[in-house]
Amino acid sequence: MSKSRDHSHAASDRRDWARQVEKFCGQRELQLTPLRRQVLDILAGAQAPLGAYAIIEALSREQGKAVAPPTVYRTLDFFLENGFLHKVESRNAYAPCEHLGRRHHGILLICARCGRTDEIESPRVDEMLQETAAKAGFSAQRQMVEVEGLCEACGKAA
Amino acid sequence: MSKSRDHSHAASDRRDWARQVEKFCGQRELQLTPLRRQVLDILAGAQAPLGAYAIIEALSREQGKAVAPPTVYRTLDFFLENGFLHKVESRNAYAPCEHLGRRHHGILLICARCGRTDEIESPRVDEMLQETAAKAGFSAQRQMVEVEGLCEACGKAA
DNA sequence: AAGTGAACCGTTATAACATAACACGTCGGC
DNA sequence: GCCGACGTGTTATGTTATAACGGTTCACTT
Ligand SMILES: [Zn+2]
Ligand SMILES: [Zn+2]
Ligand SMILES: [Zn+2]
Ligand SMILES: [Zn+2]
Repeated sequence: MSKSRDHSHAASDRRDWARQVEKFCGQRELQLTPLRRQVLDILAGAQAPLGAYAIIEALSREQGKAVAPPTVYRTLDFFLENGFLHKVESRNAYAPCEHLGRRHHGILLICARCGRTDEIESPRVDEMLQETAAKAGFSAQRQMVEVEGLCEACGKAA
Repeated sequence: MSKSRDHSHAASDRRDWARQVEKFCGQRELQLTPLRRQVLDILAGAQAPLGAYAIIEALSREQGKAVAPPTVYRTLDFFLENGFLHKVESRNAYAPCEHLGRRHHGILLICARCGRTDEIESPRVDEMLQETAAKAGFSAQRQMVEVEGLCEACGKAA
C-alpha cells in the first residue's frame, strides 16, 4: 500500500512525531514535563491542526478542571521555539512539524474540506522565493507558505 | 530616479490604488458608498497594513462617534471579495492589492523593521507551488505566501 | 400606490484568540 | 541556607472577529 513517500497522515505518523519529539528533548536536554507530554499527546491524537482553545478544552477534560490559556500558550511556545510545531497562520491553529530536526521552511497544504494539513518541503520554492524577493530589494528572513485546496482523499471524493 | 519597476510605496502609489478601486467599482457596478470610500481613504493614507481595529479607531475619530466592529468588517469583506485588499494572515492586517484587476496570488513582503509591505507577483513561484503540491496529491486552490525580512530602505539603514 | 426583496448600515452582544502580571514550588549551584 | 532559573497556577485583560436583529433605501413588480 504505502509508497516510499506518502502523505497519509495515519495515526502512526503522529505517534511517530510524538516519539521523535521525545527523543529530541532527550538529546537537547529539554524538559518534557507532564504538562508538555499531555499537550503533545493531545496534538498527536488530532487529525487536523488544533486551535489553542481546543487544546485547552481537551486538557481541561483530561484534568477534570479548568486549565487557563497561559498554561497552554506557554506549552505551545515551547514547542514552537524548538521547531516541533508550526503555527497555521490562516487558521490560528497549530500543526506538528513533519520534518523534525531539519532546518526548513515548511509549506503547509491545508485541505478546505477535511481540515487536515500536510507539510512539504521544497528547497526550490524557498530559493525562488528568496530570489524573487531579492529582485524587489528585499532581504528575506522568514517565510510563511500556506496553500489551501483539496487533499488527495477529498479530491477523489469530490 | 524611479526605475520602470520600483517598489517605493510612495503616497502616490496608494492614492493611485484608491483611484483604481474607484474606477473598478464604476466598471463593475459596485457601490462605493460613503462609508466604503472613507475606509478606502484611511487605507490609502496608511504607510503599512492596518488592523481592523486601527481602522475602527480612525473611522471613529473621523465620524466623531464610536463605530462598531461589524461596520468595518463588512467593509473589509467587500474589499476582500472584490480583490481590492489582501489580508496579511501573519499580522491580522489588511493591505491594498497592488495588482488590481489581475487575477493573481500575491506574494507579500513584510518588513520586520518598518512594517510596510510590498506585494509582488511571480507566476513561476505560483506554478512551482502548484506543481509541488500536486506531487503530494494535493490540488491547490488558494495560496498565501508571506515573507518577512527587511525592505530595501531598512536593509540599507542596517 | 402598495408589496417585495436585495443591499447597506447601525447596534448589541458574544465568540475566539492571545498576553500581562504576579505568585508559588522545585531544583541545582553556591 | 540562599539564590536564580525554570515551570506552572491564577487573575485579569487585551485583541481580533462574528452572530443576530433591526432599520433604511431603492429598484422592481404588481
Ligand atoms: Zn516543519
Ligand atoms: Zn481533505
Ligand atoms: Zn494583489
Ligand atoms: Zn522597512
